[in-house]
Amino acid sequence: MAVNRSKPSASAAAPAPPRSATARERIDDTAYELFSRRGMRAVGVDEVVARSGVAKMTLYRHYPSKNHLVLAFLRRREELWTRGWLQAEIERRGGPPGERLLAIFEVFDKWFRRADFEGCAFINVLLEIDDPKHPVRLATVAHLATIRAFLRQLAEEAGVADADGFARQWHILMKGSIVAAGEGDRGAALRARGLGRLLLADAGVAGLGDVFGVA
Amino acid sequence: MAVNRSKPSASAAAPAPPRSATARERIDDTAYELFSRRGMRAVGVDEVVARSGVAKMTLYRHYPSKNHLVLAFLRRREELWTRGWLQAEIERRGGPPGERLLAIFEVFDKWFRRADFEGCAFINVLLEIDDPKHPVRLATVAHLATIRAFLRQLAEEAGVADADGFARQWHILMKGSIVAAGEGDRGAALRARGLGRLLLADAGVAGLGDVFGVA
DNA sequence: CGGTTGTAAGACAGGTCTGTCTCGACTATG
DNA sequence: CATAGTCGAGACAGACCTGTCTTACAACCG
Repeated sequence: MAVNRSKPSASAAAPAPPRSATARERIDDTAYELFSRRGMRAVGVDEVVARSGVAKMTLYRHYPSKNHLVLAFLRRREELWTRGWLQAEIERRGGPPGERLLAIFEVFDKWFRRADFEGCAFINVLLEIDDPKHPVRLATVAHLATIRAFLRQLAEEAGVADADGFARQWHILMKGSIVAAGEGDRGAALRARGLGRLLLADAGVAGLGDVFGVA
Repeated sequence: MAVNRSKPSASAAAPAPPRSATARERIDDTAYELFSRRGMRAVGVDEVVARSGVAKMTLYRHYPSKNHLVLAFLRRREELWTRGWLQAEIERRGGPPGERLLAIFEVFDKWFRRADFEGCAFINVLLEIDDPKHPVRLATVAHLATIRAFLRQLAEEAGVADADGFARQWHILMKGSIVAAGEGDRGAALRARGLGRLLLADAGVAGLGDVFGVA
């Protein structure tokens, strides 16, 4: 019995958020941790309640259903991961748009090599849901489109002719490398960067210091 | 209530396998259909039993647990999808190894445009399981490695220097395009093919008729 | 002081999950 | 015919799921 429960991290997991924060914050923090790592199907409301030290009714007063909680998690993931981490890290490094596009894979490289690499929550949740009209599935598609809009803007700044097609190709590299990293290939980011270099050169984006090597 | 059950295809789903086949065949066929499309968490043993018209005890006599059934499904997926479809389709087309590598994305293109596109079961199941030592997760990683071994062989035939690295990059294109297709981009295969062309050219693989265009 | 609000704790309902067990029917073989 | 093996149907146990409800306690405000 108990086939795949992927055990509620019985032993040493991430610590529960401090009791000092408000109930809402503890719920959100716990949901973020659990859903980021395990997706939505494998995490029950009871586990969120237990780990956050909150009463079940408190959770259900803030979120009328688990789906609402998941939707809020996805919004928070976009805020913290997409904007607060990926985009912030890229903009901080600056440089011409081509360099910033390549910097994505340098940021990914550090991410993939973290011991607690958790993968892309949008992809994880997307693939958990079959029904194409499910609101949570639609939300993951929208959040992935937000990432692609960022790529498209960089492509436009780089003067790429077909910025949308370019962004979709770049996004394929990102998603493919994330799955490869989840599969165990810790060097997937550098492989994707090599492909990105080729795409940039083909699109006529100049100013790429070929110093780094590793095509 | 009933949050994500992604409804047991109440109305018109694929028809159950014919009663004429043996119980074992009906179980395997049904498991293949259901797990391919919905992953393993969303499909219960009861649903496999009901759809295959088999007694529960019959299933549990052939497979001692659901995990064993899933492992058998993954083996079957490799047999039918990887070998019987992808590799067979590529070998049938023949041509030089570079052309055969590109043919993968032409086969994918038809796949992605099917109304009943179901995605890659290995990726779907892989991302459903967090525990890195879970036998089912290990099996998906192994089955993905089988695909990569096929790529590596083609790369070697094409005379690529770093065949393993090349295969890993090609696999990133495949996985990325599959996720993109699942997200809704039906043209993802052609975008990946464009990237593949660049990689082939960079690796010095000759004999690519540039007739097809669409870099 | 009394009343309102927010909350923790936990019981509970109704459903689903995996896995076990029983029973009756059917079939094959001697 | 008789015996053994296989199978469909379904009850069942124990666990987990989402979502509701009750009770008790603590803080704050008039």
